[in-house]
Amino acid sequence: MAKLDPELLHRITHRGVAEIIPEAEFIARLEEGVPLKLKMGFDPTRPDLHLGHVVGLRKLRQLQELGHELILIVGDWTAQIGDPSGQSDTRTMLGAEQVKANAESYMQQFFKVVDPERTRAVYQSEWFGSFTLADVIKLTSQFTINQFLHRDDFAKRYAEQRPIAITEMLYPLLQAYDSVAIEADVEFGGTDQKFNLLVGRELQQRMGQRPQVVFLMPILPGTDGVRRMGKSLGNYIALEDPPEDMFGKIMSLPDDVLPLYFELLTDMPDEELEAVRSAVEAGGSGALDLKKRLGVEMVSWFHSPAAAAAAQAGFERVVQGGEAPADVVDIRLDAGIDGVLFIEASSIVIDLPKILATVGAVLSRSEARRLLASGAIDVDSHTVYQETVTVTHGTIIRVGKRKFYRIVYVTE
RNA sequence: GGAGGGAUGGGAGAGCGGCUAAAUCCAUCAGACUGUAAAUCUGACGCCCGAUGGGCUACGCAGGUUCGAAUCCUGCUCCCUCCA
Repeated sequence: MAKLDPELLHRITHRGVAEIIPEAEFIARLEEGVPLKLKMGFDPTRPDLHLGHVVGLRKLRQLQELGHELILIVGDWTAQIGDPSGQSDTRTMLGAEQVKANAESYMQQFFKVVDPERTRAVYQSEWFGSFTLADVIKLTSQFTINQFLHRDDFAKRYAEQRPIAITEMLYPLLQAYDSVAIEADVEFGGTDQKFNLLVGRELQQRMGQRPQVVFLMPILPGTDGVRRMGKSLGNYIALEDPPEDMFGKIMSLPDDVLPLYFELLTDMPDEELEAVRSAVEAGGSGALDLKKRLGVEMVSWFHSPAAAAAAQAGFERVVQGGEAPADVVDIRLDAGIDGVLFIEASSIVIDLPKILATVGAVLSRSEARRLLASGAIDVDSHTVYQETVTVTHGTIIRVGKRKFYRIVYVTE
């Protein structure tokens, strides 16, 4: 039925898209006018959605707005295997309750992007719960080891004589079966998921279903600007990061990754995207402003415009201006505290490393000494190098760039 | 069933009797610079101490040899590869 507006169609199939297999089939299905089942899976391990996930979720949202339905697969079985992404450690089995709690937490985060009205979550255990060995054998017999060894990751490890667990081979199979179970029309994933999604397509065909379209999205690089964003790599910006952190992490992105972030995470028009590219290439302060803009947009989205404004103001004040933030941590001192050497009138003489360590500003006294030696500690805006310093009520102590403390003299 | 390889600091990965708190790389932290918490350069990077020095822990676990072990021996535990 209805032909889609060509401009909209182009945006759906090109903006933030790596590959659609096969694209023509996808377009044809869109134009059938029947709500499609859009499949997206996730493992309910630690619930921490980050901007990398958002890339796919935005695409799903776009399609939901055309009336299609998102089906989230809660991978309570595959989570126990661990996707073979390099050196997957054996995962521990998650309890049913833990899975449920995680899934719900995920869901909450999903709904910051995706439309809850057109979303359904299903658990793998709905079908794998009653799977028998016979079913497993039947499933595994659909494919050969040789086919699976073509998967990049497996091929590489095989060539290097590194281990490949049999359960890892199972992962794509289970994921593929999910598609069969829900009769998925389109499955979404990052480009690294290509193999898995294709197995799903293949399996559906073998089981007499109409094979799903495979929709692949580019991988968003993490804060290091190089490797994919992921929690295990510690280079991620979580949706639940507090506003200042989220803003700060965006400000710390390498410049050259900015255009991609705008492309994948915002609706910025293509022409403007070009402008971003050239601004970044040109150098100068353009990138700084663009990052702030991106930061504001993201924080507004996942928190609130007010939080975004505050985060930006805070950044400008603390990082750019080098001033103390609005709310500094108090260090409460009295004569009885270890590290307070003596008090005379309003002057308090303290052993700085000791105080900083007990307050948790540094991990150890040794660390405090190192910082002292490198000129990283300021007392009331004056860099200090000695361990014994005199402070009074209200003295501001700055450790490194971002940690600020205020002395509070407690009199009894 | 057989043969062999390996377990080192947050990660990767050297060292193979003293010069090793342990090369190098990455990550991290700090300093300088700047347009930012970018980039670049520099430095630090076990803990403790009345400290240009001293002490205590540390190289899978438990013992042993030695003046001295991450390095040698024995026994455990775990991991991996190949052949069958």
